[in-house]
Amino acid sequence: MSLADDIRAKGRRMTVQRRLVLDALERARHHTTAEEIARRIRARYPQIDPSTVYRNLEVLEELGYVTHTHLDDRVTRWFRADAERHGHLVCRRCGAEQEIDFQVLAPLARRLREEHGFRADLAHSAVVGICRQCAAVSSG
Amino acid sequence: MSLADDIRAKGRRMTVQRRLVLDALERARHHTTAEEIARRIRARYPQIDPSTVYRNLEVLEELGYVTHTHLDDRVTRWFRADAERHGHLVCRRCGAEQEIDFQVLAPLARRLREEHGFRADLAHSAVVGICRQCAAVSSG
DNA sequence: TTACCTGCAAACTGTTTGCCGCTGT
DNA sequence: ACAGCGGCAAACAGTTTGCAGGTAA
Repeated sequence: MSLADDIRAKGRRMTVQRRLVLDALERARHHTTAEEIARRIRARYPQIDPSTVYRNLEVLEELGYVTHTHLDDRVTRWFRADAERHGHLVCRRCGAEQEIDFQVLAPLARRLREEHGFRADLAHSAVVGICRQCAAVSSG
Repeated sequence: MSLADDIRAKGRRMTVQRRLVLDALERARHHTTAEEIARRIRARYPQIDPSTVYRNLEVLEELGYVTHTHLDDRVTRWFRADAERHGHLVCRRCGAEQEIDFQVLAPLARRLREEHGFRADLAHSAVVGICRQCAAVSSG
């Protein structure tokens, strides 16, 4: 069963716009913003409205294909739900993003679950801090 | 040396508005938003403009008295820099916020520092997931 | 045929900025 | 006296919504 069939089975349609949004998420290596997706799509297909991108991200999330999170700014970041789970380190100084193996986060997830009954989704939120380079600069 | 003196020593002034913002942060138990602070101040002193609150939060952060973070939405959260360090669990389903002891997060912070040279600020970002209650509901 | 979906324009929220007169030091 | 500061109004970025016509199934 293709993704398109899957979408149809859920009472939705596979439109050109929806496909383009999915493809854009596919191509984006890391978390992207709706505006970035819209920008890339519109570079080639300028007829497509940004609001369509927002609406598609919303239904794709509802259907379980994508999810979103917030890094250290006010912008919503989107990515495929089936992406390999990994954590994010974001430097609050230089803004650099770095991926880390999910295994590093697993012990915390386990503890939160055992001690607080909380199903943490550590792959979704970024860990904010100061990266090695910036730390080196500020400490001399 | 009082906080006012400290501020003056840094070439800034202690104005009524600045004091009100500091007091509002003092009274707020948890992280608050600039709008919430403005709302509370304006309930009693309606002359004070929201933009003044934003500007004050900015300089107070620059001076090191307050910091901000982002939970699971697009809104900036502010709190006193000297507040006791603690983590936040935010439920993406019901929105409930829960504080956790910083000790729970410490091992991860240590590992990120040792393995990635990254100075994580785990007290700043919230951990997103599903809380015990919501998990109970969805699993039957 | 009929929901679902789209483009367009306009609204909306949280935040920032320019201007200019005021005020703490 | 003179930088820092505040109030006001307007701009701004990111996002959402209402509408009316278009399109997948």
